[in-house]
Amino acid sequence: MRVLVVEDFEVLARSIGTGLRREGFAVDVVLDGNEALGRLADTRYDVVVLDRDLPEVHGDAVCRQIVAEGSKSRVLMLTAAGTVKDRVEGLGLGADDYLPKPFDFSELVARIRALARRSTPAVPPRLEAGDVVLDPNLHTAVRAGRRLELSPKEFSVLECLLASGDRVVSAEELLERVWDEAADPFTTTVKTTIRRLRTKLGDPPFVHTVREGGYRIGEG
Amino acid sequence: MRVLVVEDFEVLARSIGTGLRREGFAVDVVLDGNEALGRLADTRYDVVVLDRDLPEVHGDAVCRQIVAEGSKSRVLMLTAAGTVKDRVEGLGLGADDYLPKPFDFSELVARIRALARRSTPAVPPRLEAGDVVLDPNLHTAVRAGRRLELSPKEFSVLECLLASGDRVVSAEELLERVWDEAADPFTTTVKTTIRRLRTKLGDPPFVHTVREGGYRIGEG
DNA sequence: CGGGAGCTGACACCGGGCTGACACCTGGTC
DNA sequence: GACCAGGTGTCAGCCCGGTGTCAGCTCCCG
Repeated sequence: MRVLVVEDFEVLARSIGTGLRREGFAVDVVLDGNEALGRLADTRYDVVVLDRDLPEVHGDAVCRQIVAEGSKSRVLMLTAAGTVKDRVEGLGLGADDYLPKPFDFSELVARIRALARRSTPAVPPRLEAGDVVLDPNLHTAVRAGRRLELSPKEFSVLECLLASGDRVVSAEELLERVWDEAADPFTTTVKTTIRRLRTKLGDPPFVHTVREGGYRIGEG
Repeated sequence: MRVLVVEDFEVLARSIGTGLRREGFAVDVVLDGNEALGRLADTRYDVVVLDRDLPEVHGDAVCRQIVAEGSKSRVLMLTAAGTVKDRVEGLGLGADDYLPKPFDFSELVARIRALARRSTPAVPPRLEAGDVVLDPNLHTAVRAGRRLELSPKEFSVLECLLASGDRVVSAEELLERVWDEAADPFTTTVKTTIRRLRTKLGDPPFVHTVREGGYRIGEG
């Protein structure tokens, strides 16, 4: 769970940072909007805690940028203004939530958790389907009691398929969710990875192809 | 954008309902928790606006139920209590957001939009007619419990027919909607595809011909 | 710093099923 | 029974997805 804290008041910024780390988040802290944009460009955060009043690049601008990029990050905007008008404005910019200052630290944590839950829709501690069990925490995958030695990409693909239940997942979607960077649309890597995954999963076939559609898991 | 409003105070419930409809949402209103659970069981909502203080089944219980079912619906909890403790509790239950009463209507709308923006786009969950059920997500088609193995074109044609209800769909329209590109007007491919689809659908006949008109589905 | 092992992704090739054209048949209507 | 819209049988081409392989990369270990 990666969190980026953008807050120019240094004492507050550090305090939020250490507090969130104590709660088990992976936290980066930056002090202005430019730095924030730099970090966002090369790291994928689940939640961005964003002060609205920032020097140089305003919080609103950072927020718009995040939304414009179609980033998966959720934005929790910190705002000094408590009037309804300001609150609505913040949400209108694309923030997912706001928190008026001064705020209670426990509420900040609760809200980050609530946002994060949406970001990765309820990843349960274990994913399973049929005789396949996958534990994202332990990073283990098991089929019919037999432990599978999967490479990182293979593991992520399987995780993504399991998390989608029996829905059909297109190659483009896998590319976006597992390979995250803007990938070459003509890449054949999904095909190759699926193939290797199938080999390791063995019989009976577990990953099925939907022509023109994508992949779907299940015994059927 | 489907929204379910759960609020026992009838005047408020109706007022929220009409207000949201004016904003372009498809709104259903129910007055207690039991009704809410009933609706949730057979309809897929993008957002549930949920009063916390409900008679019979408490809002917290409804919320827990929604989360437990792994539903894709986002929950916006309305709560009379404004203390930090209550707010945190609500989020802890799995609500995605809360709004303390009394609230400004424009803020309710802004929050619903914020919740809905990144919620999974509402794809028609299932199409069905007679004993035929088709699920675009799972990419499955079933007749009388028997799974049909359809090719992409066959699937699209059936999808198009089901989506049109019992209306007659002309060959030209199918050509346009399934084969999208400006196709050769003298092509016989629709005919051929309909034929193969009929074969797979089996008896009794499900796709009927309207002479000089097109095709229509139904048991009749 | 050098080497090896495993992961990754590109490329070439293969096979099967989907597709759509054509020729012919059927059945309803006048 | 003649006409013709629509159904059927069949076949060739092709496109999609699977497979084999190789080279580059990274990471680890000595």
